[in-house]
Amino acid sequence: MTQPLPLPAPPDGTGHDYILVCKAIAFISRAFRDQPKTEEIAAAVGVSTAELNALFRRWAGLTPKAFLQAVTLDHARRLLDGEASVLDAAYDSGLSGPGRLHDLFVTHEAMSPGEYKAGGAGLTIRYGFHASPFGLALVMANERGLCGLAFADAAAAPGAALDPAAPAAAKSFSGPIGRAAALADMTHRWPRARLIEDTAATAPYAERIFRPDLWRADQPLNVFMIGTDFEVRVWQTLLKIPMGQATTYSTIAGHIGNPKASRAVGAAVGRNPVSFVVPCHRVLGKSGALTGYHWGITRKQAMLGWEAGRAG
DNA sequence: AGCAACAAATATC
DNA sequence: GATATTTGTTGCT
Repeated sequence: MTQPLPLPAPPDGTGHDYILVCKAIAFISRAFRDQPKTEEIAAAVGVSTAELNALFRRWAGLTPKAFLQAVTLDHARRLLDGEASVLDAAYDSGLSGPGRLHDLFVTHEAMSPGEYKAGGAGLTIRYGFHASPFGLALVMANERGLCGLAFADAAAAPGAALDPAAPAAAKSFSGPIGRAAALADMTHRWPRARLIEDTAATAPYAERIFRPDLWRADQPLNVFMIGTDFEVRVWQTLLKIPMGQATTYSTIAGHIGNPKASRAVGAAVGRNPVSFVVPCHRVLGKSGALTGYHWGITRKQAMLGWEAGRAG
């Protein structure tokens, strides 16, 4: 019952491939400074270059080379932003993050259906914009905890720079662009809530969310989830996925008792208001493909790479 | 009516 | 043969 969420590790084919891809992603995230050749990546994983290419293409939708570029690009951008403090802190703090802390770190509290229906009436939400490893983040919180996390820039969806022949990556970014749009995207979920810009109040949240070294089970981050019953159940399941690992939509569907509801799970995952903290980026298609992501497929890749690099 | 899915069938190399 | 593309079905908002 309370088993730690069955991850796609089992039968021969898929599980094996999955591990290989994980290894490759971890290797690239770790060694991107050296700009390893595809050959070297393949050697590190233990397969031929042809296999690696096919595998990667099948699982991640792009070639190992393209993934390497994405990781490198992302790193460069963070340094350029002059917001290197978060990144440096993460790298320099030894990345001690024993990978499993994430799920312990986050506790949650759901809204009652009645409160949900009220559209957030009587709720006071404070919000602020903060730099993060994955672009400008919009952080929202109320007295009971963190209640929203979104991204406000399109910078992490550089489909063009990444792979000119893959307009899919750029097109897939359907999310809002810009602060006002991001704020609107989040607030229309709770139309009656009172909003106050209060960067000072949200800064501590931003600080803790993106620094694994601050994740502690004894000082949990409280998350206030606002959604329908079904959505909340899906999000709770997501919180059980350990950092650096991934699951599938259909696995979650089975886990909450409706094996055939995978499509609905996908929709619910996408509606998750606290992206990254509720690890929606750790959900892949059953074939292992990186499917959609509200804030851009590239950002999803960056998150997975970021985590893979410090989970092992 | 519309989805961040899936499986099976079919077309393509 | 192994991969693209299409088609029917699916559960929840």
